[in-house]
This record gives sequence, structure tokens and C-alpha cells, in this order.
Amino acid sequence: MDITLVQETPFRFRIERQDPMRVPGVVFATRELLPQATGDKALEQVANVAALPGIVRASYAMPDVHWGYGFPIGGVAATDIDAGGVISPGGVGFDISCGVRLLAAGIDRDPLAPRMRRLMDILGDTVPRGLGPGGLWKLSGRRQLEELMVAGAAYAVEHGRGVPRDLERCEDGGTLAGADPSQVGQRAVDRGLRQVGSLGSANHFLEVQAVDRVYDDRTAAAFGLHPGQVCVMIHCGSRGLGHQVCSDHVKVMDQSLRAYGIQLPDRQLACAPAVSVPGRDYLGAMAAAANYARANRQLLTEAARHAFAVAAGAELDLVYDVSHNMAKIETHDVDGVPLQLCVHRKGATRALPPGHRELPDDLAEAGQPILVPGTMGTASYVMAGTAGNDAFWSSAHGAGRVWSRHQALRRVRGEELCEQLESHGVAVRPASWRALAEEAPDAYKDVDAVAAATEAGQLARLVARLVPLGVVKG
DNA sequence: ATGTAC
Repeated sequence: MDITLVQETPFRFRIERQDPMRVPGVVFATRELLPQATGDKALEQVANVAALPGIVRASYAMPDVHWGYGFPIGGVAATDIDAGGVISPGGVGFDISCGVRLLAAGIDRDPLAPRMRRLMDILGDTVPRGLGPGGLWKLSGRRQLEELMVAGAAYAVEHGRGVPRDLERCEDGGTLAGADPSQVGQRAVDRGLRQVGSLGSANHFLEVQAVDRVYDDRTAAAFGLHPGQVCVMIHCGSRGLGHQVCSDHVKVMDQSLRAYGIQLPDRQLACAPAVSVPGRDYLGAMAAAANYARANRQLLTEAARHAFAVAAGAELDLVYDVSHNMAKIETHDVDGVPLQLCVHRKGATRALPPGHRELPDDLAEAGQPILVPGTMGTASYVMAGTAGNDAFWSSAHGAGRVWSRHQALRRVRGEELCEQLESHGVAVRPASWRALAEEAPDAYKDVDAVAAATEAGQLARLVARLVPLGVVKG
């Protein structure tokens, strides 16, 4: 499909509807951030998504949009489930409920400085990471894993890994309803049994950061953040279990397309009506994998807490935990009519506005915390949800790639990058030189520009800027 | 994203 891109404002573009698109595309970005500039086909994918059965209003792209499997990463699409609207695993992503959690430390960067090396050494020794098996927990078997997949982060807390307040600061209270472990295949279970409590690889990390700048004192205070404060940011997902769930259900849906009379511009958009048997089966498996990811982040939190207690005598309070690879059934007004929608957010963070009933009381006035990790060596942002959000309460999830992993490997050497980061005062504990090179800051868009465009496009507002002190890399 | 894959 050759797309026609029309600039509506300095921060918003429209992709004109043409067959087989059912709705237009809307891209929140500046001209510099558009993925086309680098030959990336993400905007063609935005147009492809607009052809999904039941899609309403528009196919959206966030400022960090880039190419992905079927859907672009940084894509948002909502389908009307009472009008044949579909669920597409490719609109969630292979890493189901991949997400970010931010912890606020009871210590500032200056007093931590002399203890930083010890802290990083403990984190480096105790945080499982990299490809393959190895996690903080070894589960006894399928039965125990099923309990974890039903209860999510709450399962970890019930077993002494965390405090009840943690769950108040998790999206969905740490437990996504509707999990159906019977739809998680044995192969996914086998992979999941040995990876609970592990970062994984690629762009996953555990980072020690400091608050570099506060844009909104009142909201920062509500989030428990102040200038100079140390934080921990954890980015990880559902590991091999989520990957296997996605693979298994994509295959089923690909084979059921004909039965539901669904025609698609790209087979990677394989989908089924959200209320159909394959649709419900996937949603149940997806929720189970999501709860696995949430338990995973909860366990890694406990590893960080242990390291901070030993090295710095400091505690870590959860600011918020939110996914950026999810589909959720939500009610939204479309042309003045409340509809039950299946909202796909792939590489896009949910961004609830102030006063939303799903927010805990102490965050109601501020709006939902939105966590926007940058890259090793660059800033990360904390933002807040706004009432003006026009993308089904969704926002950017990170910097967004501009180089493929292959390109990054050709241009960057991991050892050199590590030296550069260390010389700039960022301690690095990598899983491998190769993974480090693939995640070089130069392989990503400018996160400062992404955050600025996110605010200018009225997707969210700036609260605080965080800078890295040390990174444990997957 | 991922025991870089059926």
C-alpha cells in the first residue's frame, strides 16, 4: 500500500484512508521522528492495521513508532467487539505484557555514590539475565505455574516477595482478570517453569537512575519523586512463555481466517473476532502470560530491594508498574456512543487521565504514571496521563529503534560501548557484548525528542527526567 | 521479543 501522509499539526500526521483501510491512520510525531526518514516501513504497517475488521476511529502510532511483526511497535488499535471486532496477537507482541516498573529509593545520588560499586556488583551477581533458562524462582511444576498465571504479582506477594502496597501501584492491582492457563500450551509451560524472575535479553534491563529534573513538583511529589533521588527502573516481560503463547495462537488464528471470512493485507496481522473461540482462547492465554510477566517484575523488585538493603541500607517503594504490550477490553466513547472495545497497545503504554476510576486514590488527581525508558547512557522520563489524550488513553513507551539489530552489530562494538559508558559515569553489568552492541544508544531515536513530541501531541505531560547511574543489561 | 526456526 502506498500511503498518503498529511501533516495536521507540527506534532500530528494523518494517513489518508484508502482501500482496504477502514479508518485513517494518525501518527503522533514530528517530521524528524517519522520512521520513513530511515527507510522503516512502520507507517505502511499503521495503514495495514487500519484494515482490521471492527477497527474504530483510527489506527494510531506513537512518537516512538518503528517496524514490528504485523503491527508496528508504538501502534494502538481499538476494535468494536460487538461489531465483529478482532483480537490480533501481533497487536500485542511476542513479549506479552512486557512493561516497566519504577521504584523510588529512600536515598539520594550523592550519599549513594560511595556505595554505588558495591550495589552494582550485588545486582550484577543476583539479577538473572540473558537468553535461556535461569530465574530467581524454580517452580515445582505446571500446577504451581498455573497459580502464578492466575494471580500474577499478587502470587509473588502472597509468597512473601513484596508488600501489599506494591499491588496498589500495579496496573490491574498486579492481577489481570480472565487468565485461562488451560490455553497455555505445554511447550510454553516448559519454557516458563525455569525463567520466573529473570530479565531476559535484548532491550530488557534493570537500571539505577537519579532524578535529574522535575517539571511538575506537585505531580512528582504525588509519585514520590524529588530532584537528586535515586530510582530503579525494571524493564522485562514474559520471557519464553509469552513468546510461545504468541507463536501458538498466531498459528491457530492464521488457520481460522478463512472460516471467519477475514481478509488481511499482511498475514502477520492474523486475528479472530474477540468473541470467537480462538479469540477468547487467545485472550485467556494472553492474560495468563501477562500475569507471568507481572510476577516476574515483582520478583526482580525483591532482588533490587535486597541489593539496596545490603549495599546502601535503603528501601525501594514502588511508584508504578505498567505494561506496554497488551490488549484490553475497555469502554470508550466513539462518536458519543460508549462501546466495548478491544484496545491493542503494542509498544504503547496505557495512559489513564486524572480521575479515572482504575487509579488508586493517591494517584487520582495526578493521573497515571507513564514510564518512558530511554537507552543505556541516555535519559528516561516519567510522564502523567492527561484528559486530552486522543488515542484511547495510550502514550509512547520508549525511545524507539532506528537501526535494526543487524545494523547495530555492524556499527558498534560492545566492549567499546561499555568503556564509553563507564567513562561517562554509568556502571555497566552486561549479559553479553553482543547484546550490549545491539542496544547501543545510537540505535535509537532521541528519547528527549520523543518525550517532547509526546507532550506536544497531548498524549501525556512531563513529570520528571531520570538519568542512568548503572545498568544491569539483559 | 525469543532455547534468533518447522
